Amino acid sequence: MSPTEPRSYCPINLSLEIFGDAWTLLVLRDLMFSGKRHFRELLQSDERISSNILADRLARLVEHGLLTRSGDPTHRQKAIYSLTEKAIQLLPVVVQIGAWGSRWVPDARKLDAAARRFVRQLQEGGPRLWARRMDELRAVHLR
Amino acid sequence: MSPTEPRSYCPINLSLEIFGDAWTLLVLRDLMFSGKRHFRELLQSDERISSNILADRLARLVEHGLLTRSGDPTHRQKAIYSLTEKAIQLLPVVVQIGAWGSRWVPDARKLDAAARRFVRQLQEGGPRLWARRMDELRAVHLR
DNA sequence: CCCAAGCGGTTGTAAAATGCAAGCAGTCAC
DNA sequence: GTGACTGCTTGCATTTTACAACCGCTTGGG
Repeated sequence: MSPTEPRSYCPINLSLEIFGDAWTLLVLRDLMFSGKRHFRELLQSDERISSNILADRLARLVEHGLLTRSGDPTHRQKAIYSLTEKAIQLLPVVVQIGAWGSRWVPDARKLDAAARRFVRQLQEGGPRLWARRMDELRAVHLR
Repeated sequence: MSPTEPRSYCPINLSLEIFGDAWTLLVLRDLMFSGKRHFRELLQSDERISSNILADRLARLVEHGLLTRSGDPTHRQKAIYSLTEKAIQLLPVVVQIGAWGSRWVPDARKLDAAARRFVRQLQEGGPRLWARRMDELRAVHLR
């Protein structure tokens, strides 16, 4: 609610105060790569986030200007969450966190084949592919 | 202690289960950029981490293979923490998290001039400079 | 018009993580 | 031997998380 004093003004710390927790980046991941836009869609992640945490994280992300919340014309009480440019700029970070995990965390080998292909493509594509995806997100989420 | 089942096998999630919290990446930041190697040095961060949390994070990082802990020849009970290759490979992620914060979090303007110069150099240097820093870290921390 | 299904959340409560301050045994230089 | 320094540990209050149930409103189908 009230803007609280940051622990320090180090840019790394300032970033982590926004998304340095277990759930926030997973929510952004789903918005970026799974085309999810609604509360109940986001609730269906593999990691089984609980609804109160999701509600809290969405509110924080809106508060920090990474998401906007708007109404769905087709359903009066349906909310649509949209990424802002500020959030879209985090895509390379999210991708590289995934790349690191895929390379260095042994459990990543247990990922199913389809997901693995997806991850590999995203990395072989490199920054140019990320930029393309960012443009796609802009087209869908901004304006 | 006992390896617990991950919430999912998504590489992003696997990464976040290692460093997806408020403190872990700050500890790595200090090891990577401030030349800190000892417990009490790491305790002196701007963010005022408390000693029990620091002890816990160091233990986890060792457990996950991002750090090794060894004795200091000059002082029998002095511990030296060293980055592993697995951790050094996280440097680009750490740098880019800082770059994002520096660009998108308004409070980053309050950073002092010296630190700001450091941040700007690190970004203008780009991947080549990061690679150089990674090599320096390898020289100091490995073998 | 009614009702089941879908919508974005809230609420209550227990368990876990965090933050804070103090303390502790071993080591070292003098 | 003593005073400063080492890497932690302990106890306790506060905060955050996790889990499950529930809620009022909206919508489409019959």
